[in-house]
Amino acid sequence: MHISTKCSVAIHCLVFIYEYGDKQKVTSELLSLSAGTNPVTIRNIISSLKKDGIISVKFGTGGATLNCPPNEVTLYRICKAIEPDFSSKLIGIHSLPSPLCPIGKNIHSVLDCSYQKIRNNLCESLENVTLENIISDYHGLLHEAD
Amino acid sequence: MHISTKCSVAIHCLVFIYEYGDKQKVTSELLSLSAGTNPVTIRNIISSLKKDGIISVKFGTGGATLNCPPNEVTLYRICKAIEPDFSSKLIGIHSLPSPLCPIGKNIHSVLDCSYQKIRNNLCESLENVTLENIISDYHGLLHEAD
DNA sequence: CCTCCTGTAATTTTAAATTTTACACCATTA
DNA sequence: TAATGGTGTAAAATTTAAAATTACAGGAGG
Repeated sequence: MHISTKCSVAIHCLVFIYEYGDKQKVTSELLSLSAGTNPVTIRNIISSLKKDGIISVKFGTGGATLNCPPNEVTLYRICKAIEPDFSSKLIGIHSLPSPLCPIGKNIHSVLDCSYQKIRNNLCESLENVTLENIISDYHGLLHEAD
Repeated sequence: MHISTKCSVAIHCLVFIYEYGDKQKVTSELLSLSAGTNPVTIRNIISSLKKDGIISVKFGTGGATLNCPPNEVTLYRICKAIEPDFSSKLIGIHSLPSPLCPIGKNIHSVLDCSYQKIRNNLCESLENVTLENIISDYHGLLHEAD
């Protein structure tokens, strides 16, 4: 899919690490079982999150832990870490308009005018949701199930 | 891609129809040449726009024309016409989390809490851009090129 | 009635995303 | 110090989704 899969898997992993990271060794194998994807995909995602400093991974022995408080981890930060130009990919433009047509020649610039605003608004929305919010929603759901 | 291709092609077509619809017969062949895609794709897009009432197509003889003023055609309306549940597809969730894991079992609901806000904001952004805005950007660019 | 165009369906092709496989490298520990 | 269990990547294979092609029935107008 798009940003979707990878980003939602990343969030899945982060919630998992937050909940269990200090109780047990959270490996890519374990995360892959929970998220229903394969270990290599998880390792790639984990690797991106690590580069951004959101988590740490113990080398050799394995196991991931959160590296900063959940209220500092916004969805924007996660998306950006996973896919640096996610916003362009999310709302893209057809690639081969005819340069011989006045409209074809300009459609790219024209759309960029409007799309840029939409992308910015999207990024703002993503800035306004933190991992803390998501974890709190998760806890809410757990209690509701009682 | 995602919303991208089809939606930007649809906008391309609408601008084209607005500019040339009353001067010449705008066929799917012509639009496909301008947009750099193939006529059947265009016909499918045109068909969706027609169902929504944005344009009319003369049956038999061919040729598309705008059916309502450009300021009534928002990007939201276009996206919705082309792909009714575009916003869910745009920001989706991994499909197979493990139901045996507390997090896997709940991640879908948890993400929906936050994602719904983001989707709503996106739709609002799309509501705020009209075909009129885009056409006016286009005319701006044309004059700039002088 | 011939030509040009639309509307759709079905098939094929192409491209992108995921998974699988593979392996070097690192800590711990037995 | 060698075995175990984990990470980090790359490359190849598979799967899936998107787009193009092909095909054809049907309308309007010359």
